[in-house]
Amino acid sequence: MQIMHTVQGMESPQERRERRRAEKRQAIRMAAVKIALDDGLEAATVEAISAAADISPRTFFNYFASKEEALVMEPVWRPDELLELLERRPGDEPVFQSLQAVIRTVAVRVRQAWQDMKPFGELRRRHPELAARAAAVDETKVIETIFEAVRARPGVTGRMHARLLIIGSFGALISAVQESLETGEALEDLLDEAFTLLENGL
Amino acid sequence: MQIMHTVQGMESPQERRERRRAEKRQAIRMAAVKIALDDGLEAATVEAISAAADISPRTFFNYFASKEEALVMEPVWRPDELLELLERRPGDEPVFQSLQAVIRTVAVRVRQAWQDMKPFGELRRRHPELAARAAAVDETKVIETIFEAVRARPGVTGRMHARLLIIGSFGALISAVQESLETGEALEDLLDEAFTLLENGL
DNA sequence: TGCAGGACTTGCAGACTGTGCAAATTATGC
DNA sequence: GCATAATTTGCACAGTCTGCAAGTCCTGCA
Repeated sequence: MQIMHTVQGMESPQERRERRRAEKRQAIRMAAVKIALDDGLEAATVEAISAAADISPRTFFNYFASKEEALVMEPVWRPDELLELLERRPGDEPVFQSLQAVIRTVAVRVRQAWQDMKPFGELRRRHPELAARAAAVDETKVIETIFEAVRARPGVTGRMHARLLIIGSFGALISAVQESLETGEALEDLLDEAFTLLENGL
Repeated sequence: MQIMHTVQGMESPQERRERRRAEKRQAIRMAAVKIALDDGLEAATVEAISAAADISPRTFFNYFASKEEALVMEPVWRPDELLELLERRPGDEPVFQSLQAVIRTVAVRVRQAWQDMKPFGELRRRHPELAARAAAVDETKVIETIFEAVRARPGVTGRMHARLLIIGSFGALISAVQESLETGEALEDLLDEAFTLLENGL
């Protein structure tokens, strides 16, 4: 598997097992994506992936609930994490700033995962249906999760305002990521630019 | 199948067959959703659906590419339709107005399909994973499709501006639909409200 | 060293989705 | 009615995914 781990101090048996599991998961992913990119999505059957990852087909499903899950990147954020990030902001901070701060945190993670994303990005480009199939995070789910927290912040004038703020914030992220991919400009700068546009009106 | 058709004049054999096909498709959908709502998603196998719709399992797949497709509503718009709607607007009209007009057209369709949506909405509520699985329209796909057309319109200051406008417009639609569902207010009024918020800044 | 217990892996059987192909059935135009 | 085209269907088969039970590996501890 060849994974370098920078052990820094103790590690409980529990942590150890979790780390091993995560590593193996990633190794299986890599095998899956490699096959799909080299020989086509058709060739990436569970049987082939398992063989490449040196596990039995049955074991594959101990690591992934579906084949597609192995062919897309691990999401860099989950709805409940966003809620947590948001709640950590000072309570009297205006919504707009809070959201901008939260999204910026996510953006940093995206940037850090940038390199790992490359093969997955290419695969996604060749097979857009994968994205839909394995849609990591449901937009509606996000809104639902952080809606109340957003609504409670200073500066929110109504329920629709809250929803638009959420969608707009993610729109800013998506736009900035896309633009950064195409032009190479710094992600964080583009993100600020996007938020400025949102704040001042489209 | 019991479908009332208001024949108004001639109908080419081609049209006739298409209509029949659409009707049958809808009938199969209804059977599928009824089973899923009555007996649970588990019970809605292709075999059961086919039996209820009085067709063979093989025929089911002549109408739907996947089982999930039968369990979600027919999308009320497609990306290329949006492009068409957009291109039909006067060329010197400011982006914002153009987009607002396009989205309003879509909103009208949504409102018209409102009644049919009810069972599907309930099913989606009970099984959110369906939405992700059968994600009718990929967000990225929409942006990609109408991006250039938006960018070419008067009032667009840059590529990110264009993307934000697109995402924001759909955000307005989503927010308005959601709000209308919850409060019962008129969809079109809410939509205008949302666009005003976008235009003046969040 | 060796063993008891837990965690992980695997094989197997089986339900289900989805597809190609060719035969059977049905509809349509003349 | 009949020739033809469209639709439906059966059949075989590849592939995904699950439950279950047996096998294997690892760990700590006597």
